[in-house]
Amino acid sequence: MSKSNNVYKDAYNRCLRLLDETRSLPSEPELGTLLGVSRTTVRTILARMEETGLIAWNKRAKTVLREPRPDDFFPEEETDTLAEIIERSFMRRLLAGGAEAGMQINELELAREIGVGTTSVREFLIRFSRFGLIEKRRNSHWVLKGFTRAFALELTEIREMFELRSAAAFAALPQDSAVWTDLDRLEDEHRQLANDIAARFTEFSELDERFHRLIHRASRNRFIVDFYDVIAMIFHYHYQWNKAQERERNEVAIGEHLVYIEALKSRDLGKVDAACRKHLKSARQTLLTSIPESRSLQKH
Amino acid sequence: MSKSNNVYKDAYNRCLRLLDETRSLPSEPELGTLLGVSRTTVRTILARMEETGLIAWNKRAKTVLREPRPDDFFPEEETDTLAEIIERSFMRRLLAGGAEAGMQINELELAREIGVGTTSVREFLIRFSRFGLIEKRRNSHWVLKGFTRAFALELTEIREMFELRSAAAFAALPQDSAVWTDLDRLEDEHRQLANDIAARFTEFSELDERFHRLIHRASRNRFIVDFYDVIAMIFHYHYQWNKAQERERNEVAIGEHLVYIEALKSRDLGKVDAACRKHLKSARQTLLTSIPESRSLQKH
DNA sequence: AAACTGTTTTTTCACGATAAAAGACAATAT
DNA sequence: ATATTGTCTTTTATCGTGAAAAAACAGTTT
Repeated sequence: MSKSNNVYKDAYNRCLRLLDETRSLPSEPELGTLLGVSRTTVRTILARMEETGLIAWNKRAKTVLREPRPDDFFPEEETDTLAEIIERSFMRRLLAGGAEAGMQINELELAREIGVGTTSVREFLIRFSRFGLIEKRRNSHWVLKGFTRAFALELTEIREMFELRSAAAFAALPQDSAVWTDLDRLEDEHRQLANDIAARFTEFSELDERFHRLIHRASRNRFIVDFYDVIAMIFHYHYQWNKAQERERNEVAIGEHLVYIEALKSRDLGKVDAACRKHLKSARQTLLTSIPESRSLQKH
Repeated sequence: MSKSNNVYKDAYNRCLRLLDETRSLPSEPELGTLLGVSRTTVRTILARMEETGLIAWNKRAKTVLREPRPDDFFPEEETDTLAEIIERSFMRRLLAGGAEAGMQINELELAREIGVGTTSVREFLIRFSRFGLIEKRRNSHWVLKGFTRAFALELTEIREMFELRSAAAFAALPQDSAVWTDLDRLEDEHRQLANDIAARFTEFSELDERFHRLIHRASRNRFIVDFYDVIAMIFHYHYQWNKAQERERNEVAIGEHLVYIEALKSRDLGKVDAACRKHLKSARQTLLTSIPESRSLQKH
């Protein structure tokens, strides 16, 4: 089967949404940068759009003929990367229970179960290993270390170390730095979300990530910035499996963020430190309570 | 060509060294654990040893017939892992100069140049990416970030954060912990090396790694422990390309280590902090001076 | 019965091959 | 002259395949 054309399909779908807004599409290179794909893919998209009567395409002229219908779109599941598919399957297994620490991970079995080649699974596991949840035995299988209480504590220990430092660096940034307007915009988004929390509380997770990434970036240290990938991954799945009191938790977190933002804007290092500590402490608490006791009793 | 049998060859060579010591070899499973390979590989080794007249093998009886000769050994270069081969080639290119930051890395070209398949190169690059020296463009090439001054500073910033914390944790370990005897042994090795520094100064690098890993392990945090892989990798190659004043540098470092060890043994947190800071500062200095100016001027 | 050896099955590792996607080059239009 | 399109080449992503190595199973020996 070789390689799926999900890049094309995803870009096609995104390009369809562009059709609503304009009467004609820009040049091929421009579309390429807009969609984040190569011109080769752009041309494949245009070819299909012409075929399905969405546009008339003649060299530079790309006139929109009609609005896209729902059935013009490729199904969502066909736009996913193989890596995403594997990650989802893997995490489902991991969190579905029955994934005890010390358990072996079998590449071949995983590959068969997901219906992909072993190479992709291997590459996924190598990439995934930096999250500290699995470990490779030389010339042999992978071992699951388990999503234990110990893991959560080790993760949050580093997170707190890194974020305190980043927050201090953030507060020390010159007034004309672009981050301050980014921060203002984020503050706005927080307030809007807070005002409509009942309906939109599920949107917090995404905002949370953007906020913390902005702060971490102030460290200007690639290891700190990259480490946020680990946190983001864990919290991403955490949000999926722990829905208890989600609304309340997010409401509290938004409040803490707003205090944190005020502290940053005050540039008072003492205040920043306190606000950061307080928020991270409750974030850690949320994560810890979501780990089932059975998991936390396993050896590590 | 499929898969090379370097595991067998390496284990065979190590098994040859065992022959010097005994009149007969232990059971197959025992040999397996001793050499760190499966029984399948052990049997392949035994079969060959019988063939070349090194041993007489009949079921449980594995009698040594003669001492191994130099030509019984497989050549060193045939015992390397593919991953090691690729890493060496890659690092040679990286450090040979002409490896400017921003440069593209071509999987196919690398694979052809080294004479291996693309899969192995891809997997190597994925594993290597956690060192922060390269970055992947989605659906496209890898980009070299360059061994710049910025890299060294970011690396040492984290190292110092982690090691200070680990050292404090180390000093707080109970008296009956096994680490104290490990530390005593390391102290001994340091003193012996110091006494014969003129002849053995090149052995410091390996001792250095063992010492720092012992300390980092006291953090009981997998992210801290794993991060030492990054440091070890950088220092490993650093020692290879920067031979200037190697003896003097190592002599100084041994002295600093001994002070550091004394501080740990005193369990005085103030002393530990000071000794750790001092040593890390000079380690950073050594690393920084080894980075050519041209490299440090590149954008990051 | 416990540990060992002999044999068979399964898994990992690495390759070449192929479609998707990116990128380069040449021709053309503004 | 510069940006855009048309065409061709190269690289990346993924699979199936086969040998090396591990692991499981079944007899043997002490």
